[in-house]
Amino acid sequence: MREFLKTKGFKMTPQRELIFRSFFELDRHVSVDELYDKVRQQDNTIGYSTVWRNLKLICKVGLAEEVNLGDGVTRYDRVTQGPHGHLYCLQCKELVEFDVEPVLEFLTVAADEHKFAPDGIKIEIQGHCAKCRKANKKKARPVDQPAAKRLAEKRP
Amino acid sequence: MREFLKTKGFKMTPQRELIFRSFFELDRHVSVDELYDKVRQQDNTIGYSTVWRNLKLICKVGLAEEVNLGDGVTRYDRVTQGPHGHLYCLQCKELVEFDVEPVLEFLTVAADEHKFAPDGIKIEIQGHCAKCRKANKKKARPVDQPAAKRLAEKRP
DNA sequence: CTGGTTGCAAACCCTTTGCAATCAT
DNA sequence: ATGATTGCAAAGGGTTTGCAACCAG
Repeated sequence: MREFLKTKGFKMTPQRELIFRSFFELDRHVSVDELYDKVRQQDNTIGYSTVWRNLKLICKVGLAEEVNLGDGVTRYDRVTQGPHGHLYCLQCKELVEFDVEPVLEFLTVAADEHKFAPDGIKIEIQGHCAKCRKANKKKARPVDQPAAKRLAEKRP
Repeated sequence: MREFLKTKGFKMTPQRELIFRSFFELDRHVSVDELYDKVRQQDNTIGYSTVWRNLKLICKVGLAEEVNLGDGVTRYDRVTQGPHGHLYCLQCKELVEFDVEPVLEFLTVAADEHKFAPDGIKIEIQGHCAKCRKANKKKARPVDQPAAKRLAEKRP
């Protein structure tokens, strides 16, 4: 790792090592805050911006990428073997990956048809995970479905 | 339109009418700022938050939805007939839609396999549109490709 | 040494909200 | 009337940056 960074002109520091280590230990997608909290548990002198900058650095060297779910928080997603989509639970915010290999060609062709040179593809399915749905069933009577209701009504 | 809103308990005002009209005239995806600018040209007394709130309202009644490209700005996308993906040009920020019907079933099955109840699907292809690539070729020598270069180098 | 890195605080910037005045119905 | 809407100004909340002190190479 140290070598890898050196080839790109970056140095290794204790803080950086801790941040990198923490990030790669977690197999979840984390926000700056989350990683900051985790890192703080081991070294409560590290600054927020140090964590932020190192997360950016990890992205810059191609080991992670930003994920934006539209909830106002940027998360950092370790780059794994291949392309993948995200299943995002609107309730517990959990993010799980799934393989999208089978749709890649279709998307590539679609981009091509619009004379678009693709750099990256993002596929997200937002919804509710099994755990949350189970929890909901226990606690409440059948939930009303505002989204579906809205869609059913007529549009101008 | 006035009737449509009335059924939902909302009133029509001159400002609202102008904002709605401007939004639906534009067939692009706009940010609050962009719509604000456009609306201002016709009525320079309208406040920023009025535009913002009405954009939210348009979403609330199901006529548009928020799009988050990760550049820190929320855009508003008119809801059209069916599901569609977005081709997003990283350079000129243009957003064009494309049909994703053919991949819907695959994604539904994928969600199902993870016991996920999908509420919405987002598919984005980021890259460079034909126009920008053309412009780039004229202005510069073959552009270096940091992304490809990065990917080619070894990872730890 | 020398340039990258860190911590802190402050700047940024877009998104939201409180509130009194105003308007639609 | 009466509740929705508007405008302004200010608060929020996450993301970035300036800078002096501090290290790694």
